[in-house]
Amino acid sequence: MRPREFDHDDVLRIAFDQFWRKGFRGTSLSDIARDAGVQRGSLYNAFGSKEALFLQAYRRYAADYLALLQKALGAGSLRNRLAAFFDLTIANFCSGSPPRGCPTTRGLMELGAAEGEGLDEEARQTFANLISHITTLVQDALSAGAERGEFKGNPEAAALHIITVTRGLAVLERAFGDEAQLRKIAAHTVDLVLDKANETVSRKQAR
Amino acid sequence: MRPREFDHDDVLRIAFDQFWRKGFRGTSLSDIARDAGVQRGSLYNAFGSKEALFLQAYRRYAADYLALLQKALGAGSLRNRLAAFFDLTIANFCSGSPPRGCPTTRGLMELGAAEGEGLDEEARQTFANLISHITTLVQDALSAGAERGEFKGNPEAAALHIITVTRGLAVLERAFGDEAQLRKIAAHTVDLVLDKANETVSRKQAR
DNA sequence: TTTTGTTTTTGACACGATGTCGAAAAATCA
DNA sequence: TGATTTTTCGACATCGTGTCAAAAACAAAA
Repeated sequence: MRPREFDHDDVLRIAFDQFWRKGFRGTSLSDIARDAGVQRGSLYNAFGSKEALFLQAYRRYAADYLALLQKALGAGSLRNRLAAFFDLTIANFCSGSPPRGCPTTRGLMELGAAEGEGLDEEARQTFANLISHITTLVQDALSAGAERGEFKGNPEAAALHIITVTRGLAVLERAFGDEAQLRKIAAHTVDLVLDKANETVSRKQAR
Repeated sequence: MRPREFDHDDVLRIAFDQFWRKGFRGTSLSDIARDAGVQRGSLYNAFGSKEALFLQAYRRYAADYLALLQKALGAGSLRNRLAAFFDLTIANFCSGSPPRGCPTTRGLMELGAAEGEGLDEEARQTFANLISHITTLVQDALSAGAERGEFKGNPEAAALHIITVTRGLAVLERAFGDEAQLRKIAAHTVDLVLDKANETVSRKQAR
């Protein structure tokens, strides 16, 4: 057995950084190999394919990100939990310079319609999986809030709505790159879901 | 002057059909050339570059789509207008087999972080432009509805919210491919915005 | 210590895509 | 009919992915 000359986790980190900034198709294995100081062939030997490397790197990210969200959604009033959730989400999209956007959303849009082109069905499930997990976290927070009387709607529908908004924010980030606008939309969403939209609007219209 | 042997508009239609189904990066000029019965070089001669061809084709789509939305948002009660708007949006995302998704959202996610890779700044503005136009249409409908007492919130904030949801629907379509779920989210959004969420929830919980 | 064996590394190859360029072909105008 | 202009065609350079076989490096057995 000849030992590997590079660190598996280092390469995953370096690879995901590139994938995040430039997307799956926009990142070449040559780029990653150069950055990691490894030969291209070694990457194929260690990971099998560009897609397999991406999935390993992405799953790492997904697990870490999910843990952060869980923490944000686990303390304080429901309103504060949702605010923290959106804060983290937007900070994630706008991190880096230039902002890197949302890897999940980008990945979903890079799915290939045909065979061989772009990411495939396994990737789709991996992305969908993270979204489902996040939805569950949000729904749990809403259910807990409902029991404490902080929320009187349908947790399932509201959670889906909130997730949809976060996905929309990921898209608007690419379109306008205006973090302040994203925060406004998020705040408005929290208001809507917690049924305080009207008071908020009145305050805004009063000034 | 020798006249062109192919129809400019035909090629645009054929090209956009491929771009829509397979994305910008997933579509090769060879594909388009084969489908259109034209040589690859002729496409470069007529359009300049793959990106220029995409932009021409996309702008056609955007103009047509915007006209449809305008029509949907221009008749009936505010609730019906918004419902028609979401119907059209979702039908657009789910059209084709397999569903083609949202070309705007996909395009935004295919923007290149670096130079030369993927779509560039001009494309970003083109996408952002369509989104802005649609936002204006929705906002106008909400303002009109507000005057007629069908809506009592802030039209600007509500329009932005609705647009964000449509972008989110485009992403969820890719993740889950469940048109019925998209319709549910859309209906819930209309309820939220028109401030009927609670009654609706009560009805749902009653059954 | 030497040998054997296994895995990694390395470089070359095949293939396909983009984009450019020059030569050939074709159609219109004079 | 002939000249000119534009299109078309095919070849080329470059870059990306993915595969393969040979070389290299280490571990363990003899």
